[in-house]
Amino acid sequence: MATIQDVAKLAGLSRTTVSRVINDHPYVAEEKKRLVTKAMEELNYVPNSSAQRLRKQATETIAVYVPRITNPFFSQLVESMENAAAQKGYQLILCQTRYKKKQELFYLELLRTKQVDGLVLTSIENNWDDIKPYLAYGPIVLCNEYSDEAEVPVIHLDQVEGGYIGTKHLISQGYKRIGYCSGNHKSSRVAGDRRIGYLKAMKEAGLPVYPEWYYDSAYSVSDGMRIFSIIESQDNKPDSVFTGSDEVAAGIAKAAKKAGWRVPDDLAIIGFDNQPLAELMDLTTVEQPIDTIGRLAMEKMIEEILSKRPQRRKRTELPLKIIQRSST
Amino acid sequence: MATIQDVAKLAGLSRTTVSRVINDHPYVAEEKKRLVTKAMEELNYVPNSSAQRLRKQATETIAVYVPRITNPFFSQLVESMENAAAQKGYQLILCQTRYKKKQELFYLELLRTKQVDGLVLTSIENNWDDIKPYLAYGPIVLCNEYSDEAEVPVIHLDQVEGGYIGTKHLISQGYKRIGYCSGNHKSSRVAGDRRIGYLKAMKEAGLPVYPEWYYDSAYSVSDGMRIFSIIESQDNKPDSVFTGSDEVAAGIAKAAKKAGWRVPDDLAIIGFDNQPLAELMDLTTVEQPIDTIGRLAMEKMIEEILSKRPQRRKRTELPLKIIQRSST
DNA sequence: TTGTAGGCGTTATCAA
DNA sequence: TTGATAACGCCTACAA
Repeated sequence: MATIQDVAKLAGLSRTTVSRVINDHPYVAEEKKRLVTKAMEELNYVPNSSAQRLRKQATETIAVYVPRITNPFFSQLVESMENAAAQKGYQLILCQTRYKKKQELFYLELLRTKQVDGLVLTSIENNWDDIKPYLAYGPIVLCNEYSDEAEVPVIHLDQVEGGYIGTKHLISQGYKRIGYCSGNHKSSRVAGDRRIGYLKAMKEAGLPVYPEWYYDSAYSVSDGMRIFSIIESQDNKPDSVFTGSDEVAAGIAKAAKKAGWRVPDDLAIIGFDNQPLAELMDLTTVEQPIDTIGRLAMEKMIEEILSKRPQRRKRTELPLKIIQRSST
Repeated sequence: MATIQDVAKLAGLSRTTVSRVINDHPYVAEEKKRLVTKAMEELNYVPNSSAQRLRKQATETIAVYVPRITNPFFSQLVESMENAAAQKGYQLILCQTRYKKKQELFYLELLRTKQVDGLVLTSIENNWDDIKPYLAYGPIVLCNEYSDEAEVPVIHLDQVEGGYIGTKHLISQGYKRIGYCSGNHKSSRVAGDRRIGYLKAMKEAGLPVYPEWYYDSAYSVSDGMRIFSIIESQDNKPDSVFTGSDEVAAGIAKAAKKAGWRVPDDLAIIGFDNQPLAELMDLTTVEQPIDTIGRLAMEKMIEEILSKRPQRRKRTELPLKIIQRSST
């Protein structure tokens, strides 16, 4: 492996001059620049990035936290972040927290050991108090999930509004017995706010909210199928359900059809996200501008890294909208 | 930020001894070890990984190449690889090639600049001749996609068999006019072998293969919908189609039902992968053990990194099986 | 416009 | 069992 020294020797110049050429510094004579470039090519030289990192105290690498990459919401988020990062010459380290506090803490060490310049969290497992100390080692940006205590930039969606317009939509279609599914992450603002929006819409319309119409642990298609079987067995059945995700909605729709129910006549269903799945299953859903928040979060992250100032709280909240299909 | 020097000073010992403790070397007196550990805790010390990388010439990081992470096949592959890597203390850098040669070449530089210890490729955009030179900088393992020229370990699925059993299944159900969808990557062995399996089954059964029943550029749900509209407009229509993926199959099924066709009576459809989607849409499909190949590939990668020997060709081929549902 | 030299934080070699 | 010292490869004052 050729080093900067080898290049310098071959070009008949000093390491300094070679370094200047590599880093595009001013005050290098055109002729020497050519000499260096030629030597670099001849030796098939590339700067060793471990050495650069050590010297510059920067890695040009960002860690992205997701619960699981197979969740389509998060894979889309990661795709848009990777695009934005690559464009600015940054790499992404993928960290799957698997919904576990311990796994999240494990990955936080990446920042402390200087393996990455910053962290983008799309979900939060631990209390903010346990994450906060890591701010001493580099910037953190929240994307999607949020927290009131966190004094960092947050790019997220207006989940109160999401819950509200989704529920309102059902109400406007004449449904009155509206059930609610939730992922039930105790500390999740996303889930909490969405529920606030739902309750607000229900209250405004003077509709009742029964505890038996609250279905929790709803994440996946199979959770949706399980929830349908609960609904099927209930005496006091809802006539429609607000779900937290297209997967859950799809699972309910699938199980309902299988049981001979008509959607939306016997049960209306509204999803969340507008995944390809929603179109396939003809689900009305609440669309989230996933690519946009991913890109904005990554751009913000890089801005934070470059402007070495201490971080400040800054909320960017994006709107949501209903996509109507045949499930409502 | 505390350095090893600070720890040494506080413990009243040399850097060497501290380093020995960090790296669990023998010949450190228990008492000094305690002293060092205490000093490390007091200073909240962690070794700087950039310095370790430079010194050890290793990064404990692996780059994983996928075309796009939003493709569920690849996100599942990445999930299983990340699990396997994390278990052995390795990180993953996510590289989306976006089906582009140039992007793939761009990311190959990660290996040359020593940002990663090795590469796992799940798809191949460039000719092997253009990738081969990078073997000089570290190990490469192929997972899913393969190539005959590549003298590296390959973990893949028996795609000939996949095409064969999928087609055979249709034949056994009485279909005779069997269409074929393909992603049409010229150089892809996955696509090529699968087609070989299809042709083999057709030939054995003495069934005709018409060029107009070959549908290319089939990757996504919307490609499937496009393909259905082609089928609909054809005079000589197939009675069934073998698709390269559940997404394409789902798209065809969706468009067919919308147009009032019955599946499988008017058109039978077989998918590939056994994604959650396949269950939702009731698609018969060819199941691939994605998690297994992901894990095996990552374990092989780490083995290659540790055993600094030159790489050798080694094929690991896993079987596939039919999952029957109502689309055939 | 170019070069000298020191240091980023570790670890490995050698000597004690 | 411990320590001094020299790399690893690069960048950047500072001096010329």
